[in-house]
Amino acid sequence: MRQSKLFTKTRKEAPADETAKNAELLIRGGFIHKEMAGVYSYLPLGLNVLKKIENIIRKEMDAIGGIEMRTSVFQSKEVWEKTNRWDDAVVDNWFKTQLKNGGEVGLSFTNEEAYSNILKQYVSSYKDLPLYPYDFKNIFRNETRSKSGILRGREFYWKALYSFSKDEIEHNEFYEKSKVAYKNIFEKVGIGHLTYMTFASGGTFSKFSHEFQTLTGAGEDTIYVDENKGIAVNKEVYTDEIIESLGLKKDDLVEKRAIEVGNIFSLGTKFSAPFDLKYKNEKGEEKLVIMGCYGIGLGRLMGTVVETLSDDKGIIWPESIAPFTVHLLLLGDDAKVQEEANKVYENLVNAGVDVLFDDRADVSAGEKFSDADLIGIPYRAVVSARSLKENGIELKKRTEEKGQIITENELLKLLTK
RNA sequence: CGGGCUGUAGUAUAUCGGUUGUACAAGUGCUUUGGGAGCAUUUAGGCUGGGUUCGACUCCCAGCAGCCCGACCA
Repeated sequence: MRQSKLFTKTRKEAPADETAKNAELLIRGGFIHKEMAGVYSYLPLGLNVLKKIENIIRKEMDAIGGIEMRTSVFQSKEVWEKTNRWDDAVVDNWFKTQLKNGGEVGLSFTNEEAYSNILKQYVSSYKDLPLYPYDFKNIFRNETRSKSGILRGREFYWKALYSFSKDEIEHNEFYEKSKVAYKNIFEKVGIGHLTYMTFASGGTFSKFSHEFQTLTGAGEDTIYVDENKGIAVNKEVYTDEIIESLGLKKDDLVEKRAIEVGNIFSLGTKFSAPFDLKYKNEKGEEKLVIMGCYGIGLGRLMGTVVETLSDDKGIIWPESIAPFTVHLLLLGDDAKVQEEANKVYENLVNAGVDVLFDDRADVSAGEKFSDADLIGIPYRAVVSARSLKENGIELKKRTEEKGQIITENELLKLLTK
């Protein structure tokens, strides 16, 4: 894409009403626009990142048997009354609104009820199970205090998968697979080295749930990390008894701040029971379906990457989720240089490379460099009178101080690998 | 929900109970072009409502909005 056609602009100064690093950098770079507290719109650059994260997650979910669908944002009162979660006294962060005919609807704040209700219609035999439907959607929570930029919003984009299994054994098998898939996801988006599978409170039907916690001072949780084993324990279940039962030693555990970027949870029959979600086994006996849920907040994940992988100049996107793979900079208004830069751009586009071309006229070299650092695309390729004189393109990684001259062919080869 | 702080151009800020100053952005012209250029010129501002006062952007009250701390948070 040509930067001259991109309506977003970078800002030199951080907005006065944001102190969170993720929001400051994402707003300065033109990735997001703040609508109100805890509510952000995703601008073209931000949407690119979100889509790449989405595709990474989609691939992993599909690989373990996930089936993508899309549940409605509107939630019916009758459905939620089955689990006694419609009442504001039980769930106080509902967004609800009135229908013209006097009825009431809620905006989805989680998906267990919706899925259980839908599958009630389709699951009746052991032959129908297991099932792993999931969706990406916007979730609405009327937070009393949204905070930390896109880390805790009133509206957020998430992936939620629900597992519907015949029995505990089948459930546990999938649960273990999901752990691996989650590990892969955080690895792929570039924060694997900072992310720990964390034992957390499990609720009614299981001893633990598993959170995926990424170390950052911007986090809301306190966890105790065993770095050698690569696992952690959330403060909420940090007792001598539990540490021992997990085979951990208190001396090996280090207290850290972290943000929960994902969690997986065994639900047992907590939802299948009230919905009477049953199937008939081979013997004709009726059994309740065993459920689990598996969530990831994509916006939060994006914000966490910014919090953990940026420097004082701007964001440093991992290649896997960067808004573009390469930032091509045209410096100067010499006709020959312009012609060359445009040619390189066309060739990159034709080769299928995701390229942002800074073709803006009347913008100084310094400003283009600063913008490139702020936006944080992994590779920066400069075409200028200087690079032309050396018969090449100057390529520099965002993480490097100095670049080097390479030929156009070498550039194409590198970026289409 | 409890507590604290803050609302001045598109953005970031300054001063002041008596005509709101600057920088960036934006428009125009010329120059400049490897780390957020220069000169000239133009455009643009006191959250809302009430009170005190001769006079309020400034002081007081209320509302609204934003941020932070805490509580809450499958």
